[in-house]
Order: sequence, then C-alpha cells, then structure tokens
Amino acid sequence: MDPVDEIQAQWRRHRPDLDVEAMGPIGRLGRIVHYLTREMDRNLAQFGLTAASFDVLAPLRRAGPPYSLSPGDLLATMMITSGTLTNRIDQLEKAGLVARAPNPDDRRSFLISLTEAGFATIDAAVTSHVETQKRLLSILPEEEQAALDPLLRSFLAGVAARASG
Amino acid sequence: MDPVDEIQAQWRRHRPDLDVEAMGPIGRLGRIVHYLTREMDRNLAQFGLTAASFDVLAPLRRAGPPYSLSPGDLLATMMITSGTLTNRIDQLEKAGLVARAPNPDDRRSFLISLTEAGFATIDAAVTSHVETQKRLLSILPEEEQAALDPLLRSFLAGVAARASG
DNA sequence: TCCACTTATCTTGACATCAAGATAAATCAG
DNA sequence: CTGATTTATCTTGATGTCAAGATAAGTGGA
Repeated sequence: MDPVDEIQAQWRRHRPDLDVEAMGPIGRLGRIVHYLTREMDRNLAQFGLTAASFDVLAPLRRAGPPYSLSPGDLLATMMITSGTLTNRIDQLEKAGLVARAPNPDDRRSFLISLTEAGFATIDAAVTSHVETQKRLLSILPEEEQAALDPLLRSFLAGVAARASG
Repeated sequence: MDPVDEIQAQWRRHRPDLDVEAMGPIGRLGRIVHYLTREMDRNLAQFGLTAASFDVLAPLRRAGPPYSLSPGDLLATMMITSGTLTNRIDQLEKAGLVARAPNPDDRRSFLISLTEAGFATIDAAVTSHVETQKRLLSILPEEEQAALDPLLRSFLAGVAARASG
C-alpha cells in the first residue's frame, strides 16, 4: 500500500461507482516527477540556477559555437509561453549570463548568446546535473531501468502524437 | 529519435565527456507528466476547477462523511507549503465550495468542510477526471500498462524513501 | 506597389507558489 | 503552575507563470 493505493482505496470506499484504476500509474508518475524535480532543483541551486534558467542556458550550450539562438528557437524546445521566455531572458541578461543582440537575418528577432560567465556556469551546472540524474535514476535497479525506458518511450510517443498532431 | 534523444545527441556532440544516459528516462518522465497534466487541467477547467482546487476538494470528498478535514490533515496529503494551502482554502471559501469552522479539538486549528455546492462540484469533476485518466493511460497498450505500473511502484518507493527517511 | 495576413517578440495584469516569519494555542519539564 | 518549546495556521514579500493583446517586421497576392 503506497500513498497512491491509499487514495484509490478511499475512493473505492466512498465512490464505488468510479473506475479508479488509471489513477494508480498516473498518480505515481506525478509523484516520481515531483521528487526528481525537487532534487534536481536543489542541485542546480548550488550554481545559482533554477530549472527555468537552466532550461534557457542548456540549449544555448548544446547548440555548439557560437552558442546563440533566437528566442523562437529556444521556445520551440521549451513548452513555455513567449512571455515567460522573455522574462527568463531578462533575468539571465541582468545576471550577465546571456546577452541579447539584433538578429541580422530578421529584424523582428534577436540572438541570445551565452556570455563567458554564462558558458562557465552552464558547463559546471550540467556536469553536476547529469551526475544528479544518474544518481536519481540509480534508485531503480538496472534491470528495471532497462525495462522502464522503452515503456516511457512508447508512452511519450503516443502522448506527444495526441498533443500536437 | 524522439525529442529527448535529440537533446542527448546534442550533448554528446558538444560535451562528449558527459554521461547523459540518465537524461533519457528522466526527461521522458517529465515530458509525459507535462502532457498528462495539461490534459487533466483542461478537463477540470470545465467544472471551474484547477488542479490546485481539485487537490483540496478531493481529499475532503474521499474522506467520507462529514467531508471535513483540518488544514494540517490536508497538508499531509499534498506536497505544498502551508501558505499555499491557506490561499487555496481562501479561494475555495470565496467560491462557496468549502467552509471554515473552528476545530473543537484544537483551538489553533480549523475544520474545512465541503459545502453542498462543493460536494456537487467535486463529485461531478472526479467522475470526469477518472475517465480522463483512463483515456490518457489507454494511449499505452494494455500489456505495456501492466508492465509499467510495477516499475513505477518500485521507483516511487525508492524515491520516497530517499526523500523522507 | 500596396494591403492583408502572418510571424517574432514583448507587455500587461492576474494569479499561484514558496520561503521566512508572525501569531496563537497546546504540551511538557520541572 | 510557569516558562520554554513545539505545533497549527496565517501573513508577507518576491518571483515565475500564463493568457491575451500590443508592436513591429516579414511575406505574398493582385
């Protein structure tokens, strides 16, 4: 009886007409992600970053030289609204981790680039970040990790297909 | 190559020293939950609820008669801070879905109860909510659902043990 | 060329959340 | 019984997010 089982049991007692089967896996997914997120956030905080700022710096870093992308490029990878991204870039610009420059290809747009400080920060943070992820995933025995990933792949593919197309 | 694979491939090219294996399953978990959450939120919105308000009303409903709990009882089930809960209860009270009454057992505390309107709202919402969950989970073929849940159970148990004890 | 339409980004206003601290009541040791 | 500590909830101030709309520049057909 994990906490999700308890919740299902309560519903079964007080709303026996409901089919609460799906609540099990979906509830567990949510809780797992909640805990993982909290740990990853704690780790990033050591570098002065939040998940939000990490998610802007990381695409710039992994894009390779010259470490610059337009807000639109960033948005495409990020499941947030444009206003949120504007705000995140503002904060990172104030912190000196990125710089805005005019986009020579499109005067409506900008190029957001890592500064030297931004490069150093994301490089150190991502090194620690992947170690944290490895540690968190290793909570699950290796055979179970191996069994889990194909299922997540399948689920994500289905869910994304339904969301976008 | 799903979007998470693309991100890993970029890191491997530009930071070949990193072990980005764990990013795969952890990234997929996050994205799956993001999509599921969005769908569930949309469904709840039809009842004038958010995930936040649902998460207060639901424990009251499944507690059974007299459908009342203290803020502390609610907090224990809810992974949020006390200030957030205060605010949620304030909103629900304004909306007429719950009522605050003094707690006869402890004068520091209150009893939060479903009003008639609150009861009707959560009863309709949860009926639709479990149907939505069932529909979302059925994106995954049944054998894969059956394989997934034990893995999530194991992962949640490990992660929760690490978080709390 | 010109106008309508689309695209890229930013702005505004409302709201939910958290961390930290305040308040008040309960508990417990002596 | 008293003072110190703990517990339960609320308050405050800062921040991040979104939805909707504004602004400005690019695009394409007549």
